[in-house]
Amino acid sequence: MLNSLDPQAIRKDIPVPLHYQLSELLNQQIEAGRWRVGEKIPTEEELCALFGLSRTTVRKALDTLVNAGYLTRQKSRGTFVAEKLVEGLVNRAAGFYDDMARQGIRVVSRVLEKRVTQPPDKIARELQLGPGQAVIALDRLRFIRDEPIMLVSCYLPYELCPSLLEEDLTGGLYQLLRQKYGLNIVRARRFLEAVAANDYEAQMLRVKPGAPLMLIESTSYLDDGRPFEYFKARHRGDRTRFIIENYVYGSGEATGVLATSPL
Amino acid sequence: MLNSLDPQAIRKDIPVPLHYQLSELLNQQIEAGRWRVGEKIPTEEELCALFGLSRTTVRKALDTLVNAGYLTRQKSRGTFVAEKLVEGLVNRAAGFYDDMARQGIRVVSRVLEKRVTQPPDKIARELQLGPGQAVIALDRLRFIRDEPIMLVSCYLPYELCPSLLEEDLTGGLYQLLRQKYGLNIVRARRFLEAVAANDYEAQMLRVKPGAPLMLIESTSYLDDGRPFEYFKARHRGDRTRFIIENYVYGSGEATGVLATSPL
DNA sequence: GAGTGGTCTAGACCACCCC
DNA sequence: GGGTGGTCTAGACCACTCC
Repeated sequence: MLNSLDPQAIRKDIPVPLHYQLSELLNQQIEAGRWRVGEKIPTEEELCALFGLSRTTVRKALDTLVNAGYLTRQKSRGTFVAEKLVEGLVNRAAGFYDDMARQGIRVVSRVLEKRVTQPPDKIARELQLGPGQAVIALDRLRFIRDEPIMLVSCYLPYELCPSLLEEDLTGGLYQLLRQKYGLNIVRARRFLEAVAANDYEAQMLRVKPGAPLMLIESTSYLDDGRPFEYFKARHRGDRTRFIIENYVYGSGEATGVLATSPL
Repeated sequence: MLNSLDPQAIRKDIPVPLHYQLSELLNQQIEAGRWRVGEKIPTEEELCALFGLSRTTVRKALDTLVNAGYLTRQKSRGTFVAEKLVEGLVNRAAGFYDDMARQGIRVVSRVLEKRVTQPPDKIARELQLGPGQAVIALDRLRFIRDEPIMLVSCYLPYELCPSLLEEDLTGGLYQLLRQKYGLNIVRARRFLEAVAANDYEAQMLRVKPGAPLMLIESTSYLDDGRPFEYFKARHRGDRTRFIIENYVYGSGEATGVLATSPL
């Protein structure tokens, strides 16, 4: 394990892209602390020689890690382990539950209502549903340390997960969808807005009417481009904040991530 | 202009990377509506032949546009123009002014206060300043259509832009910094929180005390990793919302962007 | 002047989609 | 079976950093 940049680790006899194997391997080594933050990793040439790969392949593996924020490149100097981003911030598009779980925080959900129904027009449009196509509607109140934190109404096309309502919905929805239905959410568009709590929201979240809430409206998409989930969540303003990292790399592309952090 | 995928457009005699020239060219054509959303663009091979480039170079150009969200690739089928992201959402890490300008909205700033001063401890830590290193402090109230929208206090290391306070600060700060000082912000970490307006904020933003505001705390970094700007902004909750796109691509990387949208 | 990442070429084989 | 993107190789030249 001490020196596990083992040439054998890259297997050319399995149908897994070499560049992917290499980036996974390097990623593990970085996470395991093989190099300190700011430390130089082997040069591209060294990696080529070590693993018997062409430079193109090695560069593709490094590209992946650079884009993901694990490494930075400095022309003529080398490739270095990047400063750690905010904990649990890389690899996003996850749900609230996963976000909190990564920070060691347990979220419990109380299901307020669940039903199969005809969607309101707005929801049907967001989910690109035709007339007659039903949705699963799910209202939940979510708690951290027995304190209500967030109120969320979500809608999913009935066809895609018809038996969802029979599942245990007190945990994370995204995990469930991935594991039981093989549905992978790969893209989400979210709107964030500061609003005042109305009477119902105030009562459920145990704040005063008019207290600031973070309203999040979100539509998520599957890997084939189909919209899959629409939700509207209200977070207590005094209990959550959101973190965004933006960075520009290469020739003008911008990337960033959104994570949730409890206060 | 009708058929301006002109081979001449890629110039091999100038010191600009070919893949970059090609991605810029294609980007322009996409923006100009040369292909409809969902339409197939020429194959990689065709682009190679048309511009006299190797496939590696063509692919690098396409990679850029795929990562930026302009194109999607479908194995064995082709490369297609992606569904438009929210207007002006690609290419982020810009300032509020640029964000609005891209949407055709003019932002005017009133400078409330500007001075060179010793930073409070928190700011000094964020900007990684040693004792004795001064900052420029700048308080602005920003307007859209003569309505106050946002109140912002920002801090910059004095050393990096000593004559900034003599400039016209009623426009966009990021533009100014880029153009006059060659300072390029490439990374930012931002915290978003819903808070209630205090009396001062309420008065300046012309809302009632207690009204919901979006509080944004941000630290920006230059391309060499140095922290460069810290700000704390309060946006009227009833006048702004924030858009985030997250997406996962390739082997698990996640990217996203944050943009501002007026209500 | 050696080291290193940035760029580029020419050519190859594969898996998968669609006809 | 042809078209197309995904992967990979081997080799090259450059600009820049650091000694």
